Amino acid sequence: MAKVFKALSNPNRLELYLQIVKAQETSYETGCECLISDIAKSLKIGAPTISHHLKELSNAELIFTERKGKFVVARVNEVMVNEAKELLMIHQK
Amino acid sequence: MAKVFKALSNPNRLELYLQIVKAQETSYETGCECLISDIAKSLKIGAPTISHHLKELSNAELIFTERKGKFVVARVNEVMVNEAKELLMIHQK
DNA sequence: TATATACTTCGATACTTATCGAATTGTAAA
DNA sequence: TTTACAATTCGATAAGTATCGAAGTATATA
Repeated sequence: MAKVFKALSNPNRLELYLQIVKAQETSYETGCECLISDIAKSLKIGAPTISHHLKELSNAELIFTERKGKFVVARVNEVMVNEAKELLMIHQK
Repeated sequence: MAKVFKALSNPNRLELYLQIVKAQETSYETGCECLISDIAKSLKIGAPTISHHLKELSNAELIFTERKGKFVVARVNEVMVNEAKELLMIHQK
């Protein structure tokens, strides 16, 4: 589980993850997909680094990626996110 | 917020954090404090490393530490933990 | 005051990682 | 088939980090 937190521990990678979440949420309404290339434009890092970060998120099983023609689409692995959330639960009293 | 996740991204440090949480929870019942030296015994790393990890957790404001005589006691900063949890919320449809 | 215990600081080392530019691969469209 | 775009791989580099042993500090107690 440390691996999941590590995947979120870099500011740019966290931002990337959050944008994927956001894009996925709006896609529920708009029906369009979460394209990495769109997200990449709003981050101030190069394509190779994006690719590297995607692999890290993927590796931590926080997201799944899939090639759709020329593009790559990502979606969040909600099971894993929930596990991380559970770990942060504090069962006091 | 990436800093918080980074603090939890090392296995030993995550374990340390979880033990602090656990010790704090049981202290609600037993009334005793969360002593670092007790926790340290169950981790397979040296005292200098524990000290380093504590500082990281402290630095990320995930915990507060306080010296009680010869010992150090720690308690969780629930506000920060909740903020991290919030960030992991997925507000789907 | 001397000793023991809990913890921290320091310095070193081995390892990991974020990032880039250049080159490469995959895919669609002209 | 050539071109253009999206993405990945590679190699390099600079920076960060986990860990340790040794030495130092703080505190309680004999």
